[in-house]
Amino acid sequence: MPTKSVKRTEGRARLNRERVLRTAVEVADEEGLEKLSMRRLGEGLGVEAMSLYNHVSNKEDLLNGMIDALYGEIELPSHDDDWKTALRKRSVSVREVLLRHPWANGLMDSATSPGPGTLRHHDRVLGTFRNGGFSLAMTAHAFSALDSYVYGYAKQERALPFDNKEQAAAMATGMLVQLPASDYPYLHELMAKHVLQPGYNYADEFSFGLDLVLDALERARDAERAG
Amino acid sequence: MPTKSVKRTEGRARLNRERVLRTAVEVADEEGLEKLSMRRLGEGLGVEAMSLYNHVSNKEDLLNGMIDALYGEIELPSHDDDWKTALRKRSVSVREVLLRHPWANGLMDSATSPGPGTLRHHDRVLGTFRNGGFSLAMTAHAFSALDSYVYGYAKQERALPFDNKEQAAAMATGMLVQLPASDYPYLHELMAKHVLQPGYNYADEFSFGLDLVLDALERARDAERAG
DNA sequence: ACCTGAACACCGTTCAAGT
DNA sequence: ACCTGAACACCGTTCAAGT
Repeated sequence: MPTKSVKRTEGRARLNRERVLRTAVEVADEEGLEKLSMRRLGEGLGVEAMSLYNHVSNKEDLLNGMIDALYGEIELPSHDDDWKTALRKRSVSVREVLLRHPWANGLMDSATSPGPGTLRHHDRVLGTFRNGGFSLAMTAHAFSALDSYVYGYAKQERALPFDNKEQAAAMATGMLVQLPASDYPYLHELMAKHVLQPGYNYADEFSFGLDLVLDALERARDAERAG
Repeated sequence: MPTKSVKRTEGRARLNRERVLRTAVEVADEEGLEKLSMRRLGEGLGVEAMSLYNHVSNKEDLLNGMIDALYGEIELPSHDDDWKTALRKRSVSVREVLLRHPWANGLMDSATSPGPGTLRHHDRVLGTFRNGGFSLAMTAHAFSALDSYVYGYAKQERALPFDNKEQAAAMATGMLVQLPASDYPYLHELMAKHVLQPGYNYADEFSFGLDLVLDALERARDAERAG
């Protein structure tokens, strides 16, 4: 009896949307978003650029699909944790995903229509607030405030011109020369007396702000209930 | 006695870096960043694209310069206000500037070296915290948390696929069909019972989160002092 | 149904040549 | 010193043609 043939040209899997998106993410991770052209992506898949148009309608569709695929990597808020713990974990996960795929954050600005992965993620976050005792109006406030902070932090972190502590120290020392105390006294002070001191790590600022926002949201929820 | 001639070809001012940057910002505002090519910019200045390379070293330098120019539009924190008022006003100003130049926020991610306008702005913000009684460590925390929120909010706001309330309502009604309550119950609820209700405006969420962060920073400052 | 080669209308940037 | 024309090595996308 006939079965579906698994034989493909040169053993290469047949092209499909998922494989196109996955390879696109890999190329962007390894070579940067600016190197991700339809021709380069085709090359990575052993195919001509024009074949891609059978699986994505254009480059914008490709980029939207890549973003939606990333939402699948983010840890959804767990039903087993209380709202604050659940959202803390998922916020840490958002940051990790954006560190792993540094090209993604800037792309979200222009991403037009959210895909199913994106919608599912947002739905679960909203549900976590609702089940944590937040009113509908307070949930809207809280969702906006929390995600503004989380994505904004990832953006600031990415804008830093170094990837690790050693580079940061070298960079900061170099910058200090460019930052005369006469022109920029407070930047100079912060660099010399804090950022360049042993033990400082910008990455640690994430937790401070995250707890600041989560604790403040809890207070806002309680104030509304009391009021 | 000879004076400098003011006569220019066709009365056009002589090209210089400032004029190049200003025109580039205008083109990006009016036609979008993706339309801002060296050829298009040259056209806007009545000059061939290649002439621009006498005033910017390449496109990256152009984009960095545009970002730095925008910092000049942001209202610096005033010395006459208390720290919270001063930073509230400047945060509102940041958001207004990013609404006026929607292409800028995404660009800041990749902006490599900060220009003098950027440094001056950051120095004044840091100084406002310091003079408001924040320790050096708490100033680093506060600076990171506040700007993460402000830039993150602008980013979320920009990601919304509509520009005003009417469009938002039309869009949301259309989306509601795409958001079956069975798949996305909380998104559905938020849309139907809150976002689509008369009087709701996403723009209002900015103030809530901004005050949330500023008030929380004040508490953190006071807790550190007391501790 | 899926893939391709050639073509179109663009890019950023270089370089030698003009003034 | 500043501006330009031609050229190079790229883009995203279309379309008719192949299988």
